[in-house]
Amino acid sequence: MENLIGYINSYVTLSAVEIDKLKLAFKPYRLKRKENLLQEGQICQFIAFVRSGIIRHYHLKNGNEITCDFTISNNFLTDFRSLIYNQPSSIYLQAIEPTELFLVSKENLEQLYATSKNIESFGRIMAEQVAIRTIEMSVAIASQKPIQRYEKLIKERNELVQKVPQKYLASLIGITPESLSRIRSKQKS
Amino acid sequence: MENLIGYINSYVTLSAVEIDKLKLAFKPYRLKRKENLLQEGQICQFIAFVRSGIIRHYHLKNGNEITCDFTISNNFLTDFRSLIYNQPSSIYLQAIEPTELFLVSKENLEQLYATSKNIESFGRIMAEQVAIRTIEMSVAIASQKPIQRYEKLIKERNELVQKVPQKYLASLIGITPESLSRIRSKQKS
DNA sequence: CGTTCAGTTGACTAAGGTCAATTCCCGTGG
DNA sequence: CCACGGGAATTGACCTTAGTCAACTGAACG
Repeated sequence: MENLIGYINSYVTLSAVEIDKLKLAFKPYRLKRKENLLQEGQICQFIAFVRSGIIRHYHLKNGNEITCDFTISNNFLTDFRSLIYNQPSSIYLQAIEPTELFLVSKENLEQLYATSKNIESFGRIMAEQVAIRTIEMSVAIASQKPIQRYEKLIKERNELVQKVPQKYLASLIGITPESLSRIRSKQKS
Repeated sequence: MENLIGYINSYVTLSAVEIDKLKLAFKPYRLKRKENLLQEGQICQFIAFVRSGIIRHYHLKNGNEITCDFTISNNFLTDFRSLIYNQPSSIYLQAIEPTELFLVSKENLEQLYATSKNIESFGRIMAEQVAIRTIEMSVAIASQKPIQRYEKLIKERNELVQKVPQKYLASLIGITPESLSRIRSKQKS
C-alpha cells in the first residue's frame, strides 16, 4: 500500500485523513498468470493500481487478439470508456505474470472525489497523463514505420521488451509477429 | 460565451460565483484562415474553447505536415504535454477557416482549479474524455485497414469529411492523399 | 521424453507508397 | 463577370513493404 500512497503523494500533498480514506478505499487483489481482471462485455467498475506484475490490454478482432496496451507496476489501470459511460467493455485485461493490485470501486472513488479536493485533483492529473501517453502512442503509429515504432518501444518501454512475449509486442505496434521477427534479425546484423 | 458556460454546466453544476470567475478568466480570440494558434517550439500556455471554426493539429516530419487531429466548435483544445510539463510544443495548431475561440491562460486556469472544486472536477472529466477519444483513435489505427478507418471517420466525424481538404484527412488516418482518393473512387462504384 | 506453442525463415501476394502527368476546382485580380 | 493561376484531387505505372501461408526450429513444461 505504501507505494500507492507514495505515488499519489508525489502529485498532491495528502493529509493524514486523506491517507486513511485511501487506505480504506483500496483493496488488495491478486491475479495468477493468464487470469483476467476484466473481460469483454463486463462493465468496468474499478480503477486499479498495479503493485507488481504486468497487465495486458487486448480486444478480439475476428477471433484474433489485438494487444493495445500494457500496464506495468506503479501505474493506474482502468477501462475509462466503460467506467465513465457505464458501457460494456470491449477489452480484456489479463495478467501476463502473477500480479498484485489495489482496487478501488467506482462508488468509493466517487466518494473520494466528492470529499477530497486533493484526490479529485489527483484524478485530473492521472487522466491528463493517460491522455498525453495515448496521444503520443497514437501519433507514433500514424506517422512512423514499423522499425521506428519498435525502436521507440525499446527506448521508452524497455521493460516490456524484456518481459513480454514478442507476439504481443508485434500486435502493440501494429504488425505481425513474423514482421517483428524480421525487424529484429535485421537489427542484429 | 454562453455556449462555453453551457458546455461546462452540462458536466458539473456551476454556482453563480463560479460562472463569474469563468467569464473573467476566458478571453475571446479570433484566428483568420491559415493563422496559427500555436507553433512548434512554443510552450503552450492556454486551454482554448472553440466557439466556431475548425483547428487542425499537425506536426512536421522530414518537412512534411502530418495532421494528427482536428478540433471543431464546442470543444476544448490544448497541447496537454506542453501545457503540463512546460515543454516546447512539437505541434502546430492552425485554423483551417476563420475561427473564434475563448482562451484561458495556464495561470488563470490553475487559479480556477485551486479555488473551485467544480471546475477542478470539470478539468478531470475533460482530460478523461480526451483520453477516451484518443485511445479509440489509436486502437482504430493499429487494428484496422485504411478503408475501415475512412468509414469510421465518415460515421463519427462527418463534419470533418464535409469541411476539410482531403489531403488532411488522408494524413489523419495515416495514408497518402493518393490512397484516399482511390478509396473514395472505389466506394462510389 | 514428447507435446505444445513461440519464434524464425522462406516464397509468394497484395496493399499501399512513390513519382509523374493530367484534370479539376476555386479564389483572385483584371 | 470572366479568365487565369495554383493548389487539390485524380489517375496510371511501377516499386517497396508488410502480410499471408507454410515449414521448420527451439525452448518450456509437464
